[in-house]
Parts: sequence; C-alpha cells; structure tokens
Amino acid sequence: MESRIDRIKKQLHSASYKLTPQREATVRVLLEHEEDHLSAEDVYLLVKEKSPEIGLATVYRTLELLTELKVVDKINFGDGVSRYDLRQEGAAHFHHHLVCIECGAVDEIQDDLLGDVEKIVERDWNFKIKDHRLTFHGICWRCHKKSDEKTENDKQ
Amino acid sequence: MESRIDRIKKQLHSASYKLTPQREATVRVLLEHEEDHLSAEDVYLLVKEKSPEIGLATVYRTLELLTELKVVDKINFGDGVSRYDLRQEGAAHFHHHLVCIECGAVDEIQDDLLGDVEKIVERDWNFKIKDHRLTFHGICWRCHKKSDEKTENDKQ
DNA sequence: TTTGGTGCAAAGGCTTTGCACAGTT
DNA sequence: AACTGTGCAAAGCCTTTGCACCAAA
Repeated sequence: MESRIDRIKKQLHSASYKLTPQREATVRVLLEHEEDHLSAEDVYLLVKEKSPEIGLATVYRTLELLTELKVVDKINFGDGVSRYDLRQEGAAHFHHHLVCIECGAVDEIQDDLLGDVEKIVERDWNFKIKDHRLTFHGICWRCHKKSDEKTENDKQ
Repeated sequence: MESRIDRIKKQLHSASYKLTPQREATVRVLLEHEEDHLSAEDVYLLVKEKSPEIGLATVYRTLELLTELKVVDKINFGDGVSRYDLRQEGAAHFHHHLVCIECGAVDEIQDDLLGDVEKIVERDWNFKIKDHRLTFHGICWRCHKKSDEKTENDKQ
C-alpha cells in the first residue's frame, strides 16, 4: 500500500525535485502534527530533535516548496508568523479555522460551509474562485466551559 | 451635521486619546482612500504629501491605535505586509475580499454572506464568534473580460 | 509641570539570499 | 563534471521601541 509520504515523494519527483533526507524529515514532522498549525520555527525545532544537523533555511525552503506544490497551505492568523497546514488529501476546498481570542487555540473545520456562498460570489461578482480563507475569531468551547464552571463556583 | 472625522475624534476622546494633527492627517488619508487597501508605508507616503514632517513610526502608532478602537481593520493577504481598511460605520460585520491572482486587484464585498454559516458554527462548534475574515482568491471580472476579448480577437 | 505624543534612529523578529561545500547522477 | 540541495551567516524587510524633545492641559 502506498503511504502518504510516497505520494508526496511522487509529487516532488513529477516537479523534478528530490525527497532528500531533510525534506523527508520535514514532511514527517508535518504529518505527525497534522492537527497543529506550526510556524517555520516550530517545524525547525521538531525536525531538529531527530535530525540535529538541519538548518533553519532548509526548513524554510522546504516549506516554500511544499506550498508551491500545494502539499501544505501557508496561513497567517495576523500574529506576524506564517503557519503551515498540511492539505487534506483530495479535499476540494481549504478547511476553515476557529481562532480563540482568549486562549489562542486554533481549531479546524473540515466541513464545506461555503458552497452556497461561493455560488453567489461567482454569479454576482463574476469572480472565478480558486481558493478561499475563512477564519472566525471568538471564544472556543473550552473557554466557554471554563467561564461556565467559574460561574457555577461563584454561586456556591 | 457631524462629519465622519468628528465621530472618530469622539471615539478617540472617549478612550482618552487626542486627535493630533498627525492623527488627523492619517485618518484623512484613510478616508480619501477608502476603496484601497493601503499598507503602513502607503499611508505614510500619502500623509507625507500634505504633512511632510510626519514620521513613519507615528503612522504605525496611529494605525495601531485605530485598529484597537476598531476604526480600521488590520488585514493580511499573505504578501508580508499588513493593510488597513476603514470599517464601514455601523457595519455589524467585517466585509469580505476578492483577491485576483492574475492582476492583484482587491475588491470588497459588503454583503453579509456568512449569516447562515455563522449560525451553524456557533451551534455545532459551540464557538462564540466575535469577528471573521473571509477572502476568496481567484480571477476577477476584469481579467475574465480581458481573456474573453483576447479569445474574440483570436477568432478573427 | 506633568502628561501624552512625535521624530529619529536603533533594535527586533521573521524570512530570504549568497556562497562555499556536499551528495547524486 | 554538472547540478541540485544544504548549512551557515549575512542581509532584507516590515514593524516596534528607546529616548530626547515638543505641545497641550
């Protein structure tokens, strides 16, 4: 059976790039942290744990390459650093994010919420959509829960 | 009749800030370029035309202040610079953007397209939405038109 | 005179780039 | 040998900050 990393390897090859040990180590870190939204520095530190000789510049170059090949998406939550998010294989659309303004947590929404909205935009604005970014900023369920518990305690 | 700048002045005052000449010059530039999505540098150069003695740091500080007061929104289209966008007065929601990957133009959508989507997110993810960012990347109507015209010409 | 605001230059943080070297083909 | 990729350090770019000075209350 073909693994995820094999498929990424093929993608690289078909664009005339090699899956070098450094690139493989970087991709593995991304696969192991699919839920997270790692910055280049984050990725670098994690890769370094297993491949201490890697340089930060190589990580940047690899992430740029993977972005170009659409293996990852480069996203920006407005905090000054770029974050890299592995694309879901075969996903027709880019997933959405919920950023908690209280605790900073970032949750992902895989559902396609924008189907109808995109139809409207394409029709009414004559705009051919290729990609989208949707991020909600607010209070996550964990912080809700925390403040509910606090209210409970205050009562007693 | 109360002007837009008067209302912004009041907003500043109620947060114990003054509308200094530099701040006023900056706000005026933003008002005169409401359609655009200016970077701090852009704003600085435009302000400098009328108030040559202003410093870049002051522009940054003013833009930060206006962002804090929610007079402007700081947005980021992933090109490495922050852009500043005057909020529509009384707008319940932040408008959306169409970024053309061909010509780089940025159009705004003022319509509230996310009402239904937000209800779903709040209910299904128990997430209290405070703000959102929605950007579509694709081909704008102008570039569509251009390529249509080209096709027409090719036929002849 | 106290406080908030400004301009300038320096520092900061993230990212990119130049260059010599290593690894493959 | 030719080429791609790498590590390191330096440079780049946007943004923030320290500090002396200015202006208003």
